[in-house]
Amino acid sequence: MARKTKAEAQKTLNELLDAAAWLFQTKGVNHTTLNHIASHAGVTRGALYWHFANKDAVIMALWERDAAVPHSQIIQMLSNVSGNADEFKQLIKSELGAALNNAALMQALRMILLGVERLENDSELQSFLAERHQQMRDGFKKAFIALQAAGKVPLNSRPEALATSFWAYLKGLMQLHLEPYNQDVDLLKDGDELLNIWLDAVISD
Amino acid sequence: MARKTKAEAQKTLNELLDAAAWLFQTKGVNHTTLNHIASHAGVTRGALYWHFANKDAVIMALWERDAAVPHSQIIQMLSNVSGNADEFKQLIKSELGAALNNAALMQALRMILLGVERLENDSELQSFLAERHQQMRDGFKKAFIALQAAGKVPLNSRPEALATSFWAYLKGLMQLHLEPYNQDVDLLKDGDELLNIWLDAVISD
DNA sequence: ACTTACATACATTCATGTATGTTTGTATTA
DNA sequence: TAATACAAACATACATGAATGTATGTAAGT
Repeated sequence: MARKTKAEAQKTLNELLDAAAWLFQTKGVNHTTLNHIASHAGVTRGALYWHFANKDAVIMALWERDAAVPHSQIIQMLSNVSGNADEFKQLIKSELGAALNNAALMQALRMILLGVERLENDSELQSFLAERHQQMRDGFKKAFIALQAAGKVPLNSRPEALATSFWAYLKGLMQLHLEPYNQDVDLLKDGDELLNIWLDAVISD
Repeated sequence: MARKTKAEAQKTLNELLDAAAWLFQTKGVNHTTLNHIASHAGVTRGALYWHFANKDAVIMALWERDAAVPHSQIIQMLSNVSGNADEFKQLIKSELGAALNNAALMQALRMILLGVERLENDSELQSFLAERHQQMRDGFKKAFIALQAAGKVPLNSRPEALATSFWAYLKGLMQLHLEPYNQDVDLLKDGDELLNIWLDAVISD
């Protein structure tokens, strides 16, 4: 094939990522082959291997393109949480709403939350994902420390436990929302109500 | 190979299931091949194909052997929940503790909760798992209806939402517990504390 | 001219499914 | 009760189809 201009090359790279996101979403990550991705993007595996080393690299590139910025923003906002309970609740709900309406971000989250079944125990992707998970839990921990300091959490649980609890809750909700079965769990419709169950119960006004 | 007696055949069937459970746990479901399972059980794929039609059949057989009874028992107990809040909380905590100490059951749950990444949209396993999920959420729904009728749930949420909420919470906790990263989430140590966060916050005494 | 941005081709490995062979338990029958 | 037929419980072999990685070709951009 003839060489393309830099802008065109960047375009096929994005089309490869788009195709990967689409296929990961519809067929699942480990049922999607590099050939699927390439041909769905209108190129061959040669193009894919030019831009990425392997499937893990595609996954990480997808995260960087679609999820890294929102992720950092959430971490940032969590570390700035004051003792204002309503402010925190609103933050969580608006961030979830924003995520649900960001198709690219949702695809990246889907990958992380239920896409990658199990990784070789020493893979780079493994530690890549673990790091992002840890950042999230640390962000929530900071937020709950602030809320507890302001006396907004009646339960006398450790902030680590609260962070684990809420993170588990969020992940569980996202999974139920994303899973192929139970079409009756829809965070777009019931997200606020479901978040309120945890937030209103644990955090006092 | 020479034919074995019926008891011996049953033994190799169980050894195949044991091997499958072990490998699913350590290597993940879709990274374990039928050859892995067979050779880890000391037989060949011929034996496996004699006892099971394919990998999905192995998974379902594992569920039937190790998880079906506990699962039904939990469903049964949930449908008998009275309006006694403490009784319900104790039930949940003791059932989780029992599950955590039942290695075979945990392996089966691991399969269901985070083992099977994505299934062909029309597979028998797909609907098999969906059915069990639904049964669980229905069980919780019944329990929350009883608790709400007894005035033990201050929040005015629909019982369906409460069931979804708690089921999401449980699934999230199990996942954090089972996932390879975050070794700092240990339900054996902190399970009661984490369950209490949701239970004590949502359900009044 | 040299490298980029791919396509094409090739080699290899792996996983599945199926077909077939083999031996022996087990029920049947005389 | 012993001979026999049948089928159970596998092992072995084969055919096939991915999927991956790599090596090489090639035309155009710079």
